[in-house]
Amino acid sequence: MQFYVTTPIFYVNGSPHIGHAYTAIAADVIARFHRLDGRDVHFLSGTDEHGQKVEKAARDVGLEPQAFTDRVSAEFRTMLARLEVSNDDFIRTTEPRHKQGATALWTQLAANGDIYLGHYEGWYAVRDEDFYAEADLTTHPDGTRTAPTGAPVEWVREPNYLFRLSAFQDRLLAHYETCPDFVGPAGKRNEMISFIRGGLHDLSVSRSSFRWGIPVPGDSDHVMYVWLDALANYVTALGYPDRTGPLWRFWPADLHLVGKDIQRFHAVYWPAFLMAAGLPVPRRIFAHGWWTIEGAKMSKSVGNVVDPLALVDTYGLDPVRYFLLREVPFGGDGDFSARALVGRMNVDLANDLGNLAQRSLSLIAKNLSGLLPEPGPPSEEDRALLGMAAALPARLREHVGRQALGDALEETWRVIRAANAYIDHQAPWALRRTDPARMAAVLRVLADTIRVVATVLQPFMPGSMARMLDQLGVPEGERDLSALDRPLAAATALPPPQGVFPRWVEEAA
RNA sequence: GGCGGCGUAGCUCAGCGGUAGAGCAGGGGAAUCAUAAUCCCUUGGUCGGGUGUUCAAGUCACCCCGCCGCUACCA
Repeated sequence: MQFYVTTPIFYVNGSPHIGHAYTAIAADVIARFHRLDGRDVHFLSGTDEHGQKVEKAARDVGLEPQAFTDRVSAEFRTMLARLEVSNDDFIRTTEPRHKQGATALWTQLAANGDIYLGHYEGWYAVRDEDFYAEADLTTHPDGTRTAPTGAPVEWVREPNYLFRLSAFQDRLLAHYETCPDFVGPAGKRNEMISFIRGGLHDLSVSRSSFRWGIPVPGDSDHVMYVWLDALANYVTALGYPDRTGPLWRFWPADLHLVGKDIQRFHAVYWPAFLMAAGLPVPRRIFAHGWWTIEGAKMSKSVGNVVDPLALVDTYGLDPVRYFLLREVPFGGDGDFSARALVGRMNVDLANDLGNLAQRSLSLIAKNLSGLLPEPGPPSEEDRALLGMAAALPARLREHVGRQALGDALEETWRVIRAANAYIDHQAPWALRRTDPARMAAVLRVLADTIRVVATVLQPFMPGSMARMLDQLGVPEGERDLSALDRPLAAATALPPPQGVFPRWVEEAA
């Protein structure tokens, strides 16, 4: 069964920051989890490279737009690689395949009568690539006006192609009604519904004031409005308009993961475009929140933008991946602080999980010559712990299915804490003298429990969990969820245990 | 202005009609296999304020206060 998940395509007017990393890592965890669960996954990321802002940004640094976007797009690909994001494809909106697909989409909408020539005028902010109502503007003493975002605006009147968005109001509402899970989290869904109920105006989908975009078919004075261009990536990457290609089976997408700032484009405009084109709409659009940095809003002018690669260099990739998904319920806003990250690293990763594996494995190494013991006759406590572990894959499937990634981790840590309680109560180090057979049985229960935990955590921390599974002697091909039904072979020789998550100790000042 | 959300232990939050919960932080104890990690016990809240419904209200209704989101806009 197939599963198609996307990140937004990243806008190339600036370098990647922690917010981009967050979306990408979350999508990666979801993609990896579904692969682990045996599904046929397609995971798409990419860059959004057209528009006036990019044109300007390129000019500012003395580059042609294409050369400029080549450079910034590469930065994003580097980021994904360094974060071990497992996207299957990376689409750039400047690629021929995308331009052809987007052009075909336009042609289809126009042929259906959903695009018409009109004109648009209003206060336009180049920086935001958006129009604003007079009342939203702030007028300054010198007579200039700025948008609520702070961007300067200018009065623009230009002939424009418009998309007949107003005609889709009822169909959109009906869709929201029929598919309660279309938008998440639930609060965002309500916002979208009330926005649609408030009345939809036809949407300007072309610009003639700049050139850096995909030409409108049949009218090269215009380029496509950046959102029609950008949103199309989700289908052009699957080969649209060719619906017989090998990738088309992935449409409709199962999940578009987006930041809350671009929710509306995905939850209103995009489905309307698709309905107009006669294509099925995505199954779910989920908006995650934003990060503040040490309590402050992240901004270039404040200079507190966090570079994800610098973080990874300092703390290591998996602690960063873990922290971002564990610290805050997915969908809400969160605060990033070095202190909180170190707390998670030391308490959750080093103390709870890392030390559990280390103490269990070194008991096997020292007392059983490093050979994985046979399962013994299970006691009531054995059954309780193994039962918790066995239930984990199904629980995580449920959480990940709702994008509740923090809950998935919390659920897993319940088992880890139970395993730490178990090892203390069983005290295998004492059984070594009094009842070696029972000691072996206890260590086997621990090995099996850690195996489940490490298996289900692979999507979150692929590198660390691979090492943990190596130490448990789990063969490479036996690491997906279905493999958990097959017991590990007894007497497997385990490599000498090595700490997977070192404690972070602050350097003395 | 309209719609919606939130306000529960020092911190982050769960609970959404039936004797106040988790994690972290704090205190005490146990253990010593382990990355001085772990385990057990424990301090701590008049559940923003008020009124009402109910045998019973963080839990429902209404009002107020304070935050936040979406959205609209006036002489």
